[in-house]
Amino acid sequence: MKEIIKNIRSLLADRVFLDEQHVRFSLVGRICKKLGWNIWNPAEFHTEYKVQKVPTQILPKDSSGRVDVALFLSDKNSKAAEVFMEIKSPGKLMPFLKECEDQLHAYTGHHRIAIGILTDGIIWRFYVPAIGGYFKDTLFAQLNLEKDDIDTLVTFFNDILHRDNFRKKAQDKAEQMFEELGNIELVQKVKYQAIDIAKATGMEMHLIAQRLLKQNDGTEMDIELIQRLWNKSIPAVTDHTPKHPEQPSPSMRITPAKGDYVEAFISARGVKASGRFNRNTKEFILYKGSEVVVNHTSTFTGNYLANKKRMIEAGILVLDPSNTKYILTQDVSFNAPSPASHLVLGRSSSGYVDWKDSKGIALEEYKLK
DNA sequence: GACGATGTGGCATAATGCTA
DNA sequence: TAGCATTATGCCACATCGTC
Repeated sequence: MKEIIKNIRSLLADRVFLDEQHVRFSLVGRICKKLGWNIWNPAEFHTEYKVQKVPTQILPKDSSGRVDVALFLSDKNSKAAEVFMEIKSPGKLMPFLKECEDQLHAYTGHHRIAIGILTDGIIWRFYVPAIGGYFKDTLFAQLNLEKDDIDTLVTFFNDILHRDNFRKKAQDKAEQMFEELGNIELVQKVKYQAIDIAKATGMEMHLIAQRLLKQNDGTEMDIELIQRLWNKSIPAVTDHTPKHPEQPSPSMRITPAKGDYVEAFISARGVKASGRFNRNTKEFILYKGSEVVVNHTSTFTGNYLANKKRMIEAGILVLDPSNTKYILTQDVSFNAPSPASHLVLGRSSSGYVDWKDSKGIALEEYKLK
C-alpha cells in the first residue's frame, strides 16, 4: 500500500491524472484493489451505479442518477452497497464542495450505505450517513493523498476501506472517529478561552477547559482525553453560505445561550425538518424551510388537523413544486417538541424521541430533570 | 446459506397532565 | 371532573447482524 501511495504521489506531481476517468480507474480503482475489492467484478466494483435520489430543492425534478462507484460485497449476496464514491477531476472537489456534497447526499438518501466518499484523487472526504443529521455534518475524516503522512494514510485506508472490515468493523471505526471529531470540536471551542483564563489565573488550562465544557455544554470529559485532543484539528468544512433547506439560514436563528438550546432535526417519511428546543421553557421553534408530510395517518386528527389547515390557508405551509410535501414559510413556535413532530410527520409522535441533534442524540437526553 | 437475535421505524393506543 | 393536549409505551414489520 505504501508503494502504491508513493507512486500515485509521483504521478500526481507529474499531472498525469487529467480527468475523472483517470482518477476513477487508475487511482481510486488501484487503491480499492489493494484494499481487497475485486475491481474486475462489476457486481463488486460497480461503476455508474444507478440510484434513486432523494429530491432536494436544488435538484427538484431529478429523482435518479448514477453514483460514480458503488462497492458491494458480491460474495455475500448483499443488495445494499457498502460504499458510494463520487469522483471528480483533480482540483475539482473543494471549489465545488457544496454541490458535490449535495450530490452524494441525494444518492445516499434511499440507500443504507456504510461510508460515503468524495474525492478528486488528492482530497478524500469520508462521511458516515448512518449518524443522521445534516449530511455535511457526518464528515468524519479528510485525507490529503499528496501531503498527509503515508503511514497514517495506510492505517486509515486499511481501517475504513479494507474489504475485510465491511460492514461492521469499518462502520464502527468510522463512528468512533466521528465521535472523536465531535470531541475535538468541543475541545477546540473552549481551548482559547481556557488559555486566556489560565494566563490570568495561573490555573492549569486543561482543567479550565474541562470545567468550561461542563459549564457550557454539560459535557464531562477526562483530562487525559482533553490533553490528547488539545492540538488536534478538524477537517476543513464547507465554506459555502447555507442555502439548502436542510440548513436553516443564520438570519432565522437567535443566538442561543450556551447549553439552554438544542438544535434538533427530523428526517423521516420523506421529509426533513429542523428546529430549536429550549430546555428551560420546553418551547420548540420549527424553522422556516422545514418540510411537512402531505399525507397524514388516522391518528392525525382534531386540533392538529385544524391547525395544519389554518397554516395552509394562511400560507404558512405551502406545497413544494413536486406536490409531495409542504414547506414551512416562517418559523413557528410550539410549546413542546411533540406537537412539532406531530405536524412534520403527520402521525402521533413523541417529540423527545423523534427529534435528534446533529449527532443523532434524542432530545430525551437534553431534558432537564 | 439458514436461522434466530437484535435493532429500527412507523404506527396506534394508553397514560398522564393541564385547564376550565 | 370532564375533555383536550401531550407524552409514553407497546406492537408489528422489516432489515441487519452474528452464529452455526
